[in-house]
Amino acid sequence: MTITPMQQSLISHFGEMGSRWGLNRTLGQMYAVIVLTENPLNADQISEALLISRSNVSMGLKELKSWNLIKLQHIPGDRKEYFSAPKDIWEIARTLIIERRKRELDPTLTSFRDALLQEPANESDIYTQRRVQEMHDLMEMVTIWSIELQNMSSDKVSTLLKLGSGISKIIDAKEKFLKK
Amino acid sequence: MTITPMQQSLISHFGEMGSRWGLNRTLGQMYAVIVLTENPLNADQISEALLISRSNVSMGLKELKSWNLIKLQHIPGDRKEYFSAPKDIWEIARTLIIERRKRELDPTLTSFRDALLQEPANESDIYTQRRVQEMHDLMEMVTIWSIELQNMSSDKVSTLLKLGSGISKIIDAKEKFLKK
DNA sequence: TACAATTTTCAGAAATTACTGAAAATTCAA
DNA sequence: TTGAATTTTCAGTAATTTCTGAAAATTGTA
Repeated sequence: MTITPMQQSLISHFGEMGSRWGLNRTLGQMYAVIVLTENPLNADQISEALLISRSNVSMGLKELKSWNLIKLQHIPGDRKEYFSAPKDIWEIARTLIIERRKRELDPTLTSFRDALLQEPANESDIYTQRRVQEMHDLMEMVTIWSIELQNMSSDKVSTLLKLGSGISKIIDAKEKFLKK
Repeated sequence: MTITPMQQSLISHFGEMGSRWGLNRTLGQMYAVIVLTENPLNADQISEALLISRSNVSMGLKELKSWNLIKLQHIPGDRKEYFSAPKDIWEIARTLIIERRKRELDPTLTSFRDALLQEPANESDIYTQRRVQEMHDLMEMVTIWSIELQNMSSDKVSTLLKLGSGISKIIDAKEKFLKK
């Protein structure tokens, strides 16, 4: 388990970004090393590669499991547990979207719905509810999209993304179509 | 500057979510109070509403400014600075997307490009570069999308979002069209 | 220009989060 | 079933982040 300079710099970057992606530094680094290495790794190898304690790796793996970002596998003749990331990068992206939706959007939607069900106490609450309603509607649409994405094949997501700026034209076309 | 129970619970929720959205607890709370209140607020009012120090508010406002999430305005006859959030919720969402792209995607793309320009040191680096290339391509597409979004009117974004599950059908149509 | 009002900065304190080593729990081969 | 290998847990510690009060800087009015 040797880490090349190229890998090291990518791992560091994932570490720095980790906290921005809802994980944390170590989790980011751990995932980097797993994603960038071809063969599955065991906890000791990760611990050694990142110079962090075995127990920290254990906690990190637990977290990565809860995100569905890693796959557990066994190597014949070895009692250790080995972990790897999906080989399909789209699958990883999809998982990230799903998990982030669960953690960030879903609870917020619930909180918005709660607020909308309450009786406004004064003028100020009425304004607040108006704002909440708008945010709610937007987030609900994003949620629907994300569920849509969740059920799309990698191919389809890829096609969609490749549309790029083409999407504008499609919307224009759709708008025209609707107005007819 | 009184906070109703409804507002209080929304502020708390924004606080908890704040750290997940790349801000932090206080920043989330501050933005909640600004977004949910109709009239612009000054730093003292925010400090009082959230029971945090004046200096903390000053730091928070600085951060929110750097995110382009708030607008500064002056009230005639008052020397204090007043802040408000855009009234158009889509504008807020768009700003968030732009800023997060700048902070999360752009540096990562740079780091990926760096890695791809390097000479692989061994077999392992070759695999790493293959993975990096895939992640790079995906992220680049997401970036293009996000720039696209950035230049779309609120109306258009709204239409796009409302497409919801309709998007699948459009892709199918496009696929068929391309295969002819 | 002087000065009061207001905002910003920043060093240290407080709070939170992450990490470790040791011990407990689990797993699995014999 | 036993016990060695492995993984997990967790209390205490370390590191990081956030927050505060006091002081400095800035702003705008007279």
